Parts: sequence; C-alpha cells; structure tokens
Amino acid sequence: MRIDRLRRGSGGPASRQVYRALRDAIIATEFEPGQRISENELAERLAVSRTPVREALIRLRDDRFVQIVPQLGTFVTRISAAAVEDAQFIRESLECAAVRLAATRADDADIAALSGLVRRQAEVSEFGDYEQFAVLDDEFHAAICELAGRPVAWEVAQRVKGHLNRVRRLSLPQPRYLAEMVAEHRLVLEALDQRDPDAAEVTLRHHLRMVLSALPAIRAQHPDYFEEERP
Amino acid sequence: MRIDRLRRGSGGPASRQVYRALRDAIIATEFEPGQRISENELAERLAVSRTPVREALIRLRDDRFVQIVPQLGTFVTRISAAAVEDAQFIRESLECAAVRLAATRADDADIAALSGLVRRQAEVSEFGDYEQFAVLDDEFHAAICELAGRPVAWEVAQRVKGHLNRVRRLSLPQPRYLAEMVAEHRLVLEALDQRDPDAAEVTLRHHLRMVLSALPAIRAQHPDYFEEERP
DNA sequence: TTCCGCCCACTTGTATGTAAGTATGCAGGG
DNA sequence: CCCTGCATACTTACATACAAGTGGGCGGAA
Repeated sequence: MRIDRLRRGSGGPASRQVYRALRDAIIATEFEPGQRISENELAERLAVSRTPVREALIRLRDDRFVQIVPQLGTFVTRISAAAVEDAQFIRESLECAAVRLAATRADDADIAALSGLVRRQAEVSEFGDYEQFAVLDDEFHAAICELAGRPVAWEVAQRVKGHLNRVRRLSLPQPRYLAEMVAEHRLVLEALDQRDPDAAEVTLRHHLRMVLSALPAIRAQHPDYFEEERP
Repeated sequence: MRIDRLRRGSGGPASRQVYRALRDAIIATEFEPGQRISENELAERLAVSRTPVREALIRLRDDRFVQIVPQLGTFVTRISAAAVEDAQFIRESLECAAVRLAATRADDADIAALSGLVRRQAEVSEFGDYEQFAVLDDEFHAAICELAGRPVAWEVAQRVKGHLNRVRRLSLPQPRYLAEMVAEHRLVLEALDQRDPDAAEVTLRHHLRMVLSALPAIRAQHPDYFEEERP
C-alpha cells in the first residue's frame, strides 16, 4: 500500500486530504476492489486520528467508492458494470447538454483557446505521455462546460468520472489510443467552430463512449475485481 | 425552529436522521437562508452528540445547502440564482436523457402503470392537495428514470431538486398550478405511449422549466433570502 | 465622544474514549 | 471426526474532551 503519512498544514483540512488520498488510491486500484480497509489502520498510517478518516470514508461512501457495513467493516466497492454505466450515463447527459450550449455561446476567442488546448494534446500524445494527456483531457472537457456557462456540469461529471477512470487504469495502454482521442477532440472542436449543436453533441457522445469500449475485456482479465451482477 | 429531539432506533443511523431533518428544514425554509446554525445547539436540540450532527452537515455542504467556515460558523446558504439554474440544468439533462431511453424501452404494462399514476395525480389535484401531489409527482419522475433503466438519474436529480423545492416553497400556490402539471404529465405520457423520444424530451423539458418561471417574482418578494450575484 | 486594544465566549477541527454488535477460533461434547 | 457454544478480538457508531482561531464587547486613553 502506498498510502503514507500526509504532510499537514498544506492542503486544507486533514479530512479533505485524507479524502483525496483515499480516492486517488482507490481509483488507481492501489486499494483493490473488495478489499477491507480499517479506520484504525488508516489513521495510524496517515498519522491522524480516526475522525478525519471517518469523515473521508463517509464522503467516499456517497461517491460509492466504499461500502460501510456497521460493526463489520468498510470495503472498497467492487467494480460494478451497472455503476460504471451509471457514471457514463451521467457524464454523457451532462456534457452533451453542455456542449450544445457551448456551441451556441462560444466566440472566436473561446474556439481559439480550445484549439490551442487540442494542439498541446497532440504534442504530448506524440510522446505517449498518458499522465500529461489526462490533465489536458480534463481541461478540454472542463472548458466546454465553462463555455456553456455550467461549470457545475464538469464538477458533477468529474465526481462520477472516478468510476470510469478506475476501469480505464486497468486497461493496457493501446498504442493508438491517445491519437484517437486527439482526433475525436478535433471533431468536437470543429463542430463547435461551426456553431453546430447537433454535430457537437453527436461527436462528443461518440467520443465519451470510447472509454467504455474496453470494459468487457477488462472484466475478463480481472474477474475478481467485479461485482457479480444479479440475474 | 421546529427541529426537535429525534426518536432513536427507528430510521437507521442517527447521522442519517439528522441529515434528513436538517435538509427538510432548510428546504422548507424553517432555517432561513443566511442563518447561522451551530453544531452544539443542534446537537442539544436533537439530543445527540456533535458527531452525527457534524456528519450530517458535511453531507449538506456537499449538497451546497450549508457553507462551513472554519472557526467561524456554519451558515445556511442563501438562494443563488446560479445554484438554482445549475440544479435545473442537471435535472433537465438527466431526466430528458432518461425519458428518451424510456420511450424506446417502455412496454404496454409500463405505460399503463404511468397512466394510472397520472390519473391519481388528477384526483388529488382536484382537492388542491399539494402534499400528496408532490409525492405522486416524484413517483412519476422516478418511474420514468426507472423505465429508462437508469434509477441513478432520479437519485441525482432528487438530490439537486432540493434547491428547486426551496424556491418553490416560497412561491404562493397558484390555483391552476396543479392542473397544469397534470396536463403536462399527460403530454409526456402520450409521447411515451407513442414511443416518440423526441416528443417525450420536448414535452418533459417544457414541463421541467415551468418550475423556474416564478423565480424572479420570488426574488422580488424575498430579496434577503438571495445571494447578491457578483457582476 | 471616539478609537484602539485586550479579553472572553464561541466556533469548527481533531483526538480520544465508550458502547454495541459481528466473525473467528478454540475447547469440549457427541 | 464433526458440530456446538463461548470467549475474544475486531469493527463501526456515537459521545466527549482538547486545540486553534475568530469576532464582539468592554474598558481605557486621546
């Protein structure tokens, strides 16, 4: 486990730092799905008391990243196909609605800024820099929601996106993956440039669905990470 | 203040009961927007310790119903036009996406069930029973998300809907209001019956936007309940 | 009268203690 | 050998105690 004592006094309240650390660890599958985690052990490792740990776990439960069973334990949720599809549905609904608005509100400067973002994505994709690309990818989607005047769309999308990222982390990097993402971003950008809400929605929806395409393969590879679905 | 000691041992964990009680009180404006609320005072009134109160407040902060300022106090958020519109955007995006799916998936039995629901709504609207109508209204929207196979859409919508309800509570009941709602539900139902996703989306979107129409009047009536927007 | 500065009451954040319940392992009987 | 019952160690939920920091009120000085 890579969770370790967090340095205090820097990033806000301890409970928030614990929340972020645990969330990142779960999404990165450093905590394996199904694994039991203990408030006491976490508090000891992180060098804080149980209180902020507990508050972090409550937030993670609201995010459906852990399941708290009284008098029994707290468990990292297994990956549920239904939960992943729910996350995808929410993200798709919100971002597609946002991109339609963005297409009607964007001015030339906005388009130019987005264009620069995609250009930088192309650069880092050349080097296969997945980390940096992920940052620029988030910026792209956030910028669309910002343009739509609905930053809240990205806030909510980002919250549920954790479930998608946890799956994506398990998929082996495909060589052509980044290049395809950039190409799809260009299509969305083009639709926005032409102020075409319908085209923007269609291209973005297609783009967002690419993420899920690898789900069955991942499930076959890590069956014990998945919740068995009720029939 | 109508918050009072909650009876334990019935409705799950204390923190959850506190959360619901506070949420309801805020939405009903029994706690006025901008008012400061104290963990200690709440704990005393509810006859629990600060711990479950605190956990409830954390959830309410995530819902944007309170704002917690360290070493200063916890405040009921004032009504923000932006927050209300955000809630509206999220609800509209999710439910409209759901109703499209519902239009493609519903079978005759589903339509019949929905139809019965609307009929009951018509009955209670005759008597101007707002409380009962609100319950049936929620059931209607939940049923649509259920039909779409995305109950999560209703879960999220319901969470943000609190912001809309807090506004709606402030508007004086219009005599024709309930009848109009039923009529709009009938239009949505009709579109679903004809398995027409486009019509279903359009009618539902129109229906959802009715809620916001009273916003400017309410703001004029209760200016101190609103956040002054930054220009 | 007005303004400055100190003290105190009160706030949230964190730490720790108490209560109640579940799974586990072991001992003993069939 | 296998099953039953209990002691125990562990869990979360809740209660309480302590720490750090802010705002207001009060008193004194100009």
